[in-house]
Amino acid sequence: MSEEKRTSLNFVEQIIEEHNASDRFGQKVHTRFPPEPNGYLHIGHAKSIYTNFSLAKKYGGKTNLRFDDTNPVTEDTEYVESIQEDIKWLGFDWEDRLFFASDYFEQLYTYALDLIKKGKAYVDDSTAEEIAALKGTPTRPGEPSPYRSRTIEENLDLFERMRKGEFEEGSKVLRAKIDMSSPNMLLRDPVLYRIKFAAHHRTGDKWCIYPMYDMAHGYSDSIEGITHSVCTLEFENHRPLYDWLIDAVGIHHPQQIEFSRLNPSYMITSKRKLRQLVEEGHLTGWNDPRMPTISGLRRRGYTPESICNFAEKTGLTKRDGITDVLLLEDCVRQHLNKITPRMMAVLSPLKITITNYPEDKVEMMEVVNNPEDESAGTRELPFSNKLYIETTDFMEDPPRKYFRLAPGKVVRLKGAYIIQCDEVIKDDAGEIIELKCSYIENSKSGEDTSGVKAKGTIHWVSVPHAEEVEVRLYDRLFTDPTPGNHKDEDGNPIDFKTFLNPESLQVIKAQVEPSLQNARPLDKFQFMRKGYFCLDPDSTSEHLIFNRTVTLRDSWAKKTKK
RNA sequence: UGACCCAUGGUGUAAUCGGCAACACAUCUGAUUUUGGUUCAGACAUUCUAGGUUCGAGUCCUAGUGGGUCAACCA
Repeated sequence: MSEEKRTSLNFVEQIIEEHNASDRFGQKVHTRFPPEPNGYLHIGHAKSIYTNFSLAKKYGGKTNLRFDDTNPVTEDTEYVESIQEDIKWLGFDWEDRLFFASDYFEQLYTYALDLIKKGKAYVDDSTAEEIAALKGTPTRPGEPSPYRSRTIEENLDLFERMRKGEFEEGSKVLRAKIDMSSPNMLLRDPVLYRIKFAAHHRTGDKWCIYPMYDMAHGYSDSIEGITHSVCTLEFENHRPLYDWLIDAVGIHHPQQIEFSRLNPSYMITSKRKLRQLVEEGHLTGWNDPRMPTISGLRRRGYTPESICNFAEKTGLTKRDGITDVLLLEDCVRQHLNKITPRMMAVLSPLKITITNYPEDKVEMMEVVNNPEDESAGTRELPFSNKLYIETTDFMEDPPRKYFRLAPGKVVRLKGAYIIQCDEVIKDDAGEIIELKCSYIENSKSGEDTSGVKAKGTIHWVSVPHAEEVEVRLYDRLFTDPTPGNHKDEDGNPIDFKTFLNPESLQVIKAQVEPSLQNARPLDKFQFMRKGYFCLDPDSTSEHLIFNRTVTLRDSWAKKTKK
C-alpha cells in the first residue's frame, strides 16, 4: 500500500486536529462506514471506506461498520454479505464492531418518545401528497399541517398505536416539529417515522414503523460514540437537522463532515443505474469486469493496493469534479508492474517456421519472471522450429522506424534467438498465413556472439507447446467521460445507456505458454508487450479464461495513430 | 428568485503566520532498455472577474460571475 508521503493535511484532518487542540472529543477519532445493504459497493464506496478507516488509523482510533438498514423493502442479506466481503478484500478490519441501525430500533423509538414529550415531534395524518403540498418550495415557505398542534398526550398515544400496528400503511407519520418556513427544506418538519408492514431482513415482523434516514443516522452515530461522521456533499443540507435531532435529545454529538464524492470519468456510480445495467442484461452481473463495483474491479484484476492508492491520490476536498480514469489505470499498472510475472501470450497468432532449426529439436530457454523483482526468479520456456508470433509484429511493407519483423529484416525473439524473415506465404485470398524464417545460431539470449543488432524484440510461443485459451479484452464501458450528465436540446436528460461502448468486450482465442496451465483464479500476469491479465474465476482446467485488466502503455500505438 | 457549499495547469490535488505557485496523472521532447513496458531528463499556469488593504495577496476585505446540492413516507 502507498506509504504516507503526504505532509500537508486535508481539510478533514485539519478539522480533527482543531478538535484535538480544543479537546472536543478527548483526543479520540472514531469513524464509521455506513452502507445501506441494497446494492453492491462500487469504487466511490471504496474511497469512503479508505477515507474512514485510514483517518481513524492515522489518529489511533477505530472504525465501525454499520449497515444503515432502515428501509426493509429495498434491503437484503445478500448485500450485507457482499459488502463485508468487499471491505475485507480492500484490506480493512472493523474487528468486533459490526453494527446495524436496526440494532437500535428500540433505542430510536425511545428517542422518538422523548421528542414527542418535549413537544418536538408530532403525528401527522396527512397523506404524502398533502405533506408535499404544504412543504412549499425552496423559494416559498411551507405552511403548518392541520395536525401540527396536537397535544403531547395525543401524539404519544397515536405514536404508540402506530407501533402496535393499529393504523394503515401511509396513514400516519411522525414528524419533527421544527420550522415550516425554514430556508432549509429539510427543516420543514421532516418525517421521522413511517408505517411499513414489511418484513425486515433482521428484525422480521417485529416492527411496522421504521425510522427515516435522518432519524436513524445521527442517533446511530451518537450511540456508537462516533466522533467524526464523514459523508458526501449531498448531506451538507442535512447537517442542521443532524445537529437539531441530537441536541433535542441531548446526547453525544458527533461532527458531521462532508467531502466531495469520487467521480471517475467514463464510469457511472449511481446504484440505480448500475442495477439497471445488470437487470437489463447489458452486463453479466454485478461483478462483470466492466462494472465499477469492487467485485467487478476484483474480477477485472485490480488489486486492493491499487484501489486504495487511487483513493489516496484523488485527495479529500469539497470541490466536485471529474477524476480522470487514467489515474486509476496508472495506479493499477504501477502495482501490477511490480508484482506480476511476465508471460508469453500471443493474442493474434501468425505461424512462423524456422527453416534452419532442427524439426524435432526442443530447447528450454531460461527467462526472467519479473525484471522488477529479482526474487521472482526464472522459468523455462520451450522453443522449437514452429512458433506463433503476433500478427501485428510483422509488416510486409513497414513504415519508417518499424522495429519488428519484415521481409529480409531481423528481430529478437525475447529470451531466444534473433531471426530473419526470408519468405512470406499467402493463401489464395492474398492473406499472409505463414512466414519462413531463419535463426542466427550464435545469437542465443545471454550468450550472443553474433554481432547482429536487432532493433526490436518480440514475444512468441512454441506451436507444439502452446495452450489455447480464451481472452476477454475489456475496454471502458462508456464512450463518453460523463455518460450520466448529458441533456438534449430541450434540456431533457439523455439516457446514459446511449453512451454504452459497443466494444467494451472483445472475446478472442489466444496461444499462451504452457506454464500458464498452473494459473489459479485471480492470479495476475503481464502478457509481455500486451497488458496485464488475470485468470477469471469461471475458468476450468480445460478452459482457461483470462481477463485483460489494462493494456500496457504503448507509445508506438500512440505515434502511429496520428 | 431562498438557503447551504465550491472555484489554483487539460485532470486531480498542494502551498505553514500574507513571502519566488509544488506534486501526480495526461500531453509533447529526448536518453536508456533483449517488453515501442519500466527507468531517467526536459517542456507545459498571468491561481474565475473587478476593485481594495499591504513593501508583498492563491491566501485577507468588498462586489460580481460560474458551478453544485435541497421541494421521497429513499439513503
